[in-house]
Amino acid sequence: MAWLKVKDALQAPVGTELTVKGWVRTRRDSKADGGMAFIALGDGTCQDALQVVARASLPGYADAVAKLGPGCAIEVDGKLVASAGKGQSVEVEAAELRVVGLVDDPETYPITPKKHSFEYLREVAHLRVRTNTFGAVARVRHALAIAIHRFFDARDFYYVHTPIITASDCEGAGQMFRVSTLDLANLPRRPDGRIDFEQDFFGREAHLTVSGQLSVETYCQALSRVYTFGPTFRAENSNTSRHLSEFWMIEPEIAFADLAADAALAEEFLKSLLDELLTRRADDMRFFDARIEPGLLARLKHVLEKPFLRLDYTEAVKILEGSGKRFEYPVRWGVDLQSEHERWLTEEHLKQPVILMNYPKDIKAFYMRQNPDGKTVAAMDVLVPKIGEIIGGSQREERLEKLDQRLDELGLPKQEYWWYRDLRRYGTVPHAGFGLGFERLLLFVTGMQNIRDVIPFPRAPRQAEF
RNA sequence: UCCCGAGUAGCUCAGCCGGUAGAGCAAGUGGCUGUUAACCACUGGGCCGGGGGUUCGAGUCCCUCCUCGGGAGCCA
Repeated sequence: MAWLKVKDALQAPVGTELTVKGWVRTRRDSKADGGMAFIALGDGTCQDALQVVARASLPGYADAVAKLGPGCAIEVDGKLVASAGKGQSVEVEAAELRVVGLVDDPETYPITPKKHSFEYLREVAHLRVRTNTFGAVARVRHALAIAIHRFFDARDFYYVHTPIITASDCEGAGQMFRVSTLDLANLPRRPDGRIDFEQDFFGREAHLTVSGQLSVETYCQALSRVYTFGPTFRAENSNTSRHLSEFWMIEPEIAFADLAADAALAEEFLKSLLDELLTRRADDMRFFDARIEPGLLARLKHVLEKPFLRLDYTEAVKILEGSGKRFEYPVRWGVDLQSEHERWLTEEHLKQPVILMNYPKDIKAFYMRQNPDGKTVAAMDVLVPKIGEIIGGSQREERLEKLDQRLDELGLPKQEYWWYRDLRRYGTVPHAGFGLGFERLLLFVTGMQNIRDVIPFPRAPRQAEF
């Protein structure tokens, strides 16, 4: 008898003899026809459960089936039949049911058929994937990750594994986690009293990466189109529904490209992912639309169909200043836009995704390419309704003298950037790229509210239990 | 880190002007039923976040710490 996954069993023709294996979601009993149990069985392969009908005449019914409750693992041999009840078209008429793993103490099993708050489920992160919502998140997360690789592969991008541990302290994107094997209780000191990192594992200070961008630029300058997709670490003490200490980031980098090409890539990228997701995980996306964010599918289709607007930062500031809207933080040229500004632009004013471009150089990173006006750099942010900024990118400064000028202005040590600067000395080309936080993308496509609920085991300040 | 808010049964919460705890759901048992979020009955289940204080007496008032949530900043 063939073992079918639940997703395949639900599609199989009536009459198919099959075996199914999975976990009980619920069990309901009926005394009709001598007694039977209806078991909703799930194996994680799709959103829907498969109904198993176990009749009282089954061998061992009283001491096996009658004890089944949420979470129990079973195997069932039987036949797929048209359902005699409402609510499902097919069901499995069990010929044999084997209990694989019981729930020892149903009273304390944390996952019950009632609704649980996401806050509570975070405390049982090892079990929460058994719920509808977290099963759907897991499948969508996977589908999106695969879609990302598929998108880049189809366009001749190479997937580059940039290092997790970095000994350069020059990535400059926030607080870093230290990597060290030194004995904290007995730190080696130099004569001046400072810690002697020469005795540390790498012979110098080392940290977890905050971005793969600088590394991936090196590969871009030989392979033309590359991307990273890996874990990223920030030791910021930020406690919000949009931040994690450990998250996954996608960073493509393209050679012989300017900011316009970068923006075009970002738009094509987002739309391609949405399109694939809505097709391949239609079941889970319907679930999110029905149970998590009503209107989600309409929102995503809108993003999919509308061309993204392009707007200069300078223009955006003029619109904001003339909006008559009272913002908590006033807007003027030269300041970074707050999330309230971004949200107003994309949600209320334009009501569609927009790519803001050419920001003041003083509020952007040193590596961004300086524009001829001397005031702005070729940076871009993609803003979408509900989320605000989802992608940030730029054309990189490929001219050594311009890069050095910025390093000097910002007081950054040129020698620390020696290999990054080398790229500008040996066959430099215009290039650009962007960064996308994977979990932010998941918030955007699922309608989930808290970023800790779209990663299996969230890491945040004081949170690393699982 | 800052500003709010919250910690009471497995979960979600109520608990007034201080007088040593209650509901719904879940769970267990029984009943009813081709059942499918809330059918009926019964049963078990509580260091009221930790510590300190005021009081004859604290879930309730005060102080403090911890944890969680929302918002802000930082950002992805």
